[in-house]
Amino acid sequence: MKKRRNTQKQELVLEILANASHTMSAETILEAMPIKINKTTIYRILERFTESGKVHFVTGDDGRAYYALCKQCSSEHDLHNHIHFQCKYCNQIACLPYTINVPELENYEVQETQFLLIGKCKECI
Amino acid sequence: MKKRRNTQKQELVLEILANASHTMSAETILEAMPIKINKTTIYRILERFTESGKVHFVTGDDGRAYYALCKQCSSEHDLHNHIHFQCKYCNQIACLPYTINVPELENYEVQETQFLLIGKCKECI
DNA sequence: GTAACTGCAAAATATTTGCATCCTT
DNA sequence: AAGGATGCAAATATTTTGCAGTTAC
Repeated sequence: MKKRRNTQKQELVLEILANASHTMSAETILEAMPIKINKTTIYRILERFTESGKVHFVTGDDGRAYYALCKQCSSEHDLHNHIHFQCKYCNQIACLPYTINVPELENYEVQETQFLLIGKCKECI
Repeated sequence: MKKRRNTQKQELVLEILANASHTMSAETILEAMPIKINKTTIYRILERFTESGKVHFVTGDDGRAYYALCKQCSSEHDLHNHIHFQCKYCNQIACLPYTINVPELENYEVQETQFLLIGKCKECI
């Protein structure tokens, strides 16, 4: 495993995700950045964090990746098996405190999960 | 609602999906087509079928849309709340005969679901 | 000093849109 | 004949890659 270094930009990404009430796309994180940063860098930071398990992401039905800090995930590298909710109207995706029990499957070895509910959130109802 | 017309190309898309053992991307459907067809047309056919509920799709963690005929879905326009499994190695996505009970949520109105397990399938283990 | 991190430009990929033409009803 | 379906080209949008320059350790 590669030896990671601490940088301000990485810390800022973590901080932004920590304060977020919803999952964030790379674009949104960029906009929330207090300092100048390249979008490619954000993608690479997120890639590293996802790999190490600090962060997880869901793919919205729009095909975009939405990232969240794994606060509610019990441990790093776990299944991230909680539900996400995507509102079709405000397009926000939230992590919900509901965990799905993954069924035992003979023919499949589950490594990650993405549970997404799609509909209308309370702000948009 | 628009009055739909019957065309050979639409029928072929349905037929291909009906015979598929896994979900298919627009690209894969194109490759399976016995006749010449434009990719845009495939996207538009899939869009119409998704809208009418004949077909559903899951978004893989690669951000691509994978389509399937709603054979196992109880009715058109239902939640499509069964599990899908994406193999990271052969990149196939299958519909599994397991349904997830969607929890009652006060603040959200669920219209669709996308349940995706990611890992390794039996062929790749 | 070395390898990790970042920035910039360009490439790759998937999907959408506009518009003209074709074809089902 | 009317309007839905299709094809082609171009536009959008997101994410990835290559490479050079910078910085943490």
